[in-house]
Amino acid sequence: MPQDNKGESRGFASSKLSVLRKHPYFADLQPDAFEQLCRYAKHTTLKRGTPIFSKGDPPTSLFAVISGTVKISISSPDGRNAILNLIGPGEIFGEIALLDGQLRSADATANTNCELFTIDRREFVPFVRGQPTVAMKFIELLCTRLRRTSDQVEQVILQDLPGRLASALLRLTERPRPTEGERTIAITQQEISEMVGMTRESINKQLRAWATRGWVRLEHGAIVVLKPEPLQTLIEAGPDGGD
Amino acid sequence: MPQDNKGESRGFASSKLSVLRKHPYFADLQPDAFEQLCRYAKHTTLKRGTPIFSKGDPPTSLFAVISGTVKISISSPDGRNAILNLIGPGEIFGEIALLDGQLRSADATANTNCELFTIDRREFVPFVRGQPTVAMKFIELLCTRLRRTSDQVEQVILQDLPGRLASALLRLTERPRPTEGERTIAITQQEISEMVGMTRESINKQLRAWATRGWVRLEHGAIVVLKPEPLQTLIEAGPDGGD
DNA sequence: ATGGGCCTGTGAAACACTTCACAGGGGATC
DNA sequence: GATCCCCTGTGAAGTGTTTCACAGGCCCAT
Repeated sequence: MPQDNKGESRGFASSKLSVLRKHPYFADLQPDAFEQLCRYAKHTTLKRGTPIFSKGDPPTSLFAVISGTVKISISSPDGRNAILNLIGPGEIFGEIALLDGQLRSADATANTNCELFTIDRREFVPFVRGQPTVAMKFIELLCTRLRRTSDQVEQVILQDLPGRLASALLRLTERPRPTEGERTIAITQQEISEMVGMTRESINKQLRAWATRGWVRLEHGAIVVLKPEPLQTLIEAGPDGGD
Repeated sequence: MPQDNKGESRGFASSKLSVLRKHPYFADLQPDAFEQLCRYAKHTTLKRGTPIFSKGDPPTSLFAVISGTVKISISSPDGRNAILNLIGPGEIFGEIALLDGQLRSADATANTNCELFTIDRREFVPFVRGQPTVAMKFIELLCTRLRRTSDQVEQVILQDLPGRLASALLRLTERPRPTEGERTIAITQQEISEMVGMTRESINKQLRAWATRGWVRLEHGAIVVLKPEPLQTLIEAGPDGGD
């Protein structure tokens, strides 16, 4: 796991930390607990494509994303692979293996150039054990994750391609973005296909069909959701809800 | 939510509680914490098919299964439904909505006649907050759940029907059973189909194919896994691993 | 600036799974 | 112990999605 620490961990970091402070996970965390967490944090920058950890690794750190996105994925022996989650600014990842002491259950890769904070296991685990309020915060975090993941199972089982694709698009527009009202998702069709578990070609044809209706606009490496409402109703209607 | 309390909550319950005590979740819990948990528990019996809670309900209790199984499922507007989990003796369920204070995100139903312990929200939440060791225990539980659910997403995305079915069967044989070495799963083909997200007919044909090879034996309302190994290798080979 | 690699776009053929339709059987309930 | 409902079993037709094959375009890196 590459550690690109530039020795600039202290002091200047406070500006970067505001990204975290704004996020729901940390917003109502007690100030002193947050301070202590920050003191443990090491700053790291990674180039696009850099592996962060792999399935089967013993966990060493907890990560928080400052800028860029991180891809959580797994790959099957026959070359196919599935994207389980995309982690954006203000979010944390890699906490499960730390909290339960098991091995990493998926791969993490820098999906774009990105800045991370890392917190070492030897400092993180005692910190959680010692601060009940922080432990409760992580329980909340895990519950949120569990609900999201269960939703994913639900959708993959119950919905057909249009439904799954619509769900994925709406889920991706929900994450906090720089400019308000913008519904541009920076993602390739290949990546979306690996998130919903269908082929790139099928995804492309469905997106194109929606583009002609003006529901979405397709750009190079990005998708702009113009009309979320019809997509939402399509999900609620379930399979056979009229293409 | 039916409360079938027979007023036999105290005293006699200790025999029933041993079912819980044996389970990994509680085995290494501190004796006094376990004692206190037991004092909160109310005994309940439910008939097969009885709804326990529904999606959207405000949570009132945590549940632990003494005997029988409970089905966690969700249903789509068009009548299809998906089984997310089957909870057996010694396991607990319904903790997420309690821990994060959100509404129930799925339905729970008594899948067979069953005995439950229920713990009221007003006693449970302060209990977790007050006992850091219990909070850590729940963090572990949530991590386990999260890994299992992520596995499910992975399998639904990466595997085809035979792979998914094999995964489901092996997962079901792993749960603790009364007699050691027994690999009989008490489940209907309809239920399995709702767990893996394929039709009953397709499931039946695949099971039948495996039955002729001697990998499984089909009974009325049950499946006996005779040879887990070929099923396991089938999963590892991925789609096109030779039917 | 100019390759070269990733990303998008598209059609035809193949196929896995669904849908539909129906028949027999087991076990619970009255 | 008769009845009814659910569970199992199975074939034929239909279809959504994959697979394969290829073309063009954008962007990054050298």
